[in-house]
Amino acid sequence: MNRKSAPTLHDVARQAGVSTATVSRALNAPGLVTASTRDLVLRTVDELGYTPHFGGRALVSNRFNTMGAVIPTMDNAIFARGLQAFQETLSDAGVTLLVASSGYDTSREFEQIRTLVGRGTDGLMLIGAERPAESYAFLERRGIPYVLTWSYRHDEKTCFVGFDNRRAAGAMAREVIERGHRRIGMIAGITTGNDRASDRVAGVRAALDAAGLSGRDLPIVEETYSLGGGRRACATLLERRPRPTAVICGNDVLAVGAIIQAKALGLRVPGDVSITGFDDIELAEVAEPGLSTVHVPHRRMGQAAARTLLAIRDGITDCTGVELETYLAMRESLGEPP
Amino acid sequence: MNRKSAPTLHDVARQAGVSTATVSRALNAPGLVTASTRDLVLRTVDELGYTPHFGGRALVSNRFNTMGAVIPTMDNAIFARGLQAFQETLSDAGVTLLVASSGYDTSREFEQIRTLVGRGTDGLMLIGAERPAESYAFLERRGIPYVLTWSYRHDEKTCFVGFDNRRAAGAMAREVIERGHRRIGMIAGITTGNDRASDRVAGVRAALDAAGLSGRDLPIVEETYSLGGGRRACATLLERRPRPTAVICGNDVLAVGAIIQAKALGLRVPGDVSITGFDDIELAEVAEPGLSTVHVPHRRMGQAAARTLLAIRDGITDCTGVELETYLAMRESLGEPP
DNA sequence: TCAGAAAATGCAAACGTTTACACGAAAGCC
DNA sequence: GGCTTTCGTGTAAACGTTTGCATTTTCTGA
Repeated sequence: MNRKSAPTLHDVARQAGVSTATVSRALNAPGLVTASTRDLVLRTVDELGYTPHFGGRALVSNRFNTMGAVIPTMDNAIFARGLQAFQETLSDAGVTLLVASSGYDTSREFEQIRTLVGRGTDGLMLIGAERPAESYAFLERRGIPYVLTWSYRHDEKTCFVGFDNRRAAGAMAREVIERGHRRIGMIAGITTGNDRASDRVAGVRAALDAAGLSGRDLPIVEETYSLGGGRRACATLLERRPRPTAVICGNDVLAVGAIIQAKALGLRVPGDVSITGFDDIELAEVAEPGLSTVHVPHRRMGQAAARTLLAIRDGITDCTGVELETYLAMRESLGEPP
Repeated sequence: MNRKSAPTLHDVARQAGVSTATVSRALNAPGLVTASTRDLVLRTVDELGYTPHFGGRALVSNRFNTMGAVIPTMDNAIFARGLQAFQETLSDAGVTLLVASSGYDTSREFEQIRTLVGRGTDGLMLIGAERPAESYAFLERRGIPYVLTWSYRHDEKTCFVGFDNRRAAGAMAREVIERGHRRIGMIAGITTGNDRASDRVAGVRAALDAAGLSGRDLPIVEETYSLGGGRRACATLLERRPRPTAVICGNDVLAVGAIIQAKALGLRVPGDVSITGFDDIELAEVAEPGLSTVHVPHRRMGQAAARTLLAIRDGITDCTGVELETYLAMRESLGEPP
């Protein structure tokens, strides 16, 4: 299966009996050539199975038509869904997607950013805002446009396309408190290097403080985003005496794990303990009881990120941050305290 | 945020007072230049913040260090998980990943294949085997190595890294029959252009035939892979009189949708109706009752695909197909007929 | 010290595109 | 029918890199 040498613009031109310029124009600016020539060229292109050589094109136009994304992992419905929307929007604009994953490790993320930039991306989508200054410095020096997603902050310099994790988590916490809960626990994702996770913790703490409960004393267990993590964390929290009547989770997967564990311990949800999530993925709908959670518009976020990046590339805008709305998706897992 | 014009090899050469050839060699083959020149060059490179222009490099060396993947959608835990593993393995080898999605449309897939190839991929991962001859012809003509995943067939010419959908689905059907079910229905994915879906149907039919039941008469409803699709299809099947005692689904999402619908109709699972899935994703574990399903090693498949592609690129092997094992993951949703 | 070999460096030609400019033909104008 | 536009096409020069070959420098050993 040795690589055959691909047909070039020259081959097409020779075969069609025109110049390379005409072929190039027939493909890129069809309006500039007569219909008959264009047809001839396009037919020849098809016949030869010609595809433009990316290197040559990139070399002269200094446009790569490529956007990059570095995400913690695709192995998570949330990012996968956002990435899918990102890719679709890009694809509609004729731009292809380079993907790398960091595994929630910011120094690994830096490495991946360098690789992608070296590979010639016209822009980058990154997750969250927390990363070494080194990463930002590199991007600035190279003048690579980037958008930060899954987070939002008011900031003139940085381009956020996301939502306010703090506020969203706070809204859920307020709802929990309003239902009468006073003994509340939290299961968070690993907050190191993850501002989404820590913002959600901060939001819950602030809501507790505002209600006259002590945010500082909120019992928190951090775990990796997995069903098993949720189960373990939930077991730990439910051992406390007096037992919490509500457990706020930083993520739906953790929350569903928590529900499973609570039921395994013979507790009713929400009868004995209420549990809430964050993200609103399919799992939330399927879980029993249905998970009350914070709905995040993942697909819209991916689309908006792509559009923003394309607009910056085309010089249309400098950096319009986009703040997306979240809302509480109430199902059955949140009730009154026993 | 306008793109700063990046320093070139020329800039470095001029600044360091050497030729471009020397700079290139100092970077790519350090052994060929004296230590002192090398140091000088490297210092200058650092000083100027030079990074090689990918286009120029790709143009002359005709190596892109890039692999592509065209998958139906990332918005599906199955493909996302496999893709993640694929990417990780690639990344360890210093290769980056280009991603495009086809939305289960083979002609759109062809378009994406062309784009990715034009963008310079050294190899391609594709899903399943069913696509227009045109797509294969294009890949052959261009001599691009590719592996087909999520499917397996004995074939000298084509490189499969996957599993036998027919056999796997047949095994589940046999198990269902063995439990005593005689009135069986099936919910399949859309089989058009999707050999995984149609192979699974064929596997179930064959198992029925082998058991002396008529595979031809198996009631089948095709639906898109979604909870809603599963619900709709299940509603249709359960309207039949006499009612099926078991519903075999082509996918876990469909199966969980079916469970939801069955319960909504007031039926017990598996008391009144048994339901089985395919894939073994998180959802299967969380559903209530736990879903009996076919376990597919998605991550191992992604890794194997990457390794195979890298080996072919390096000329180590021509095409070693890899057949992966599936097994039945039995939980509670499959029982005896009422 | 010097010839010859070996090592280091430079020169310049690709690689496949796009695009400014030039050129000729057809079309529009009076 | 001569004039200017307009339109379609071709010519050739970039773009930034690698690399075969030529050239220069350094090293080796008698």
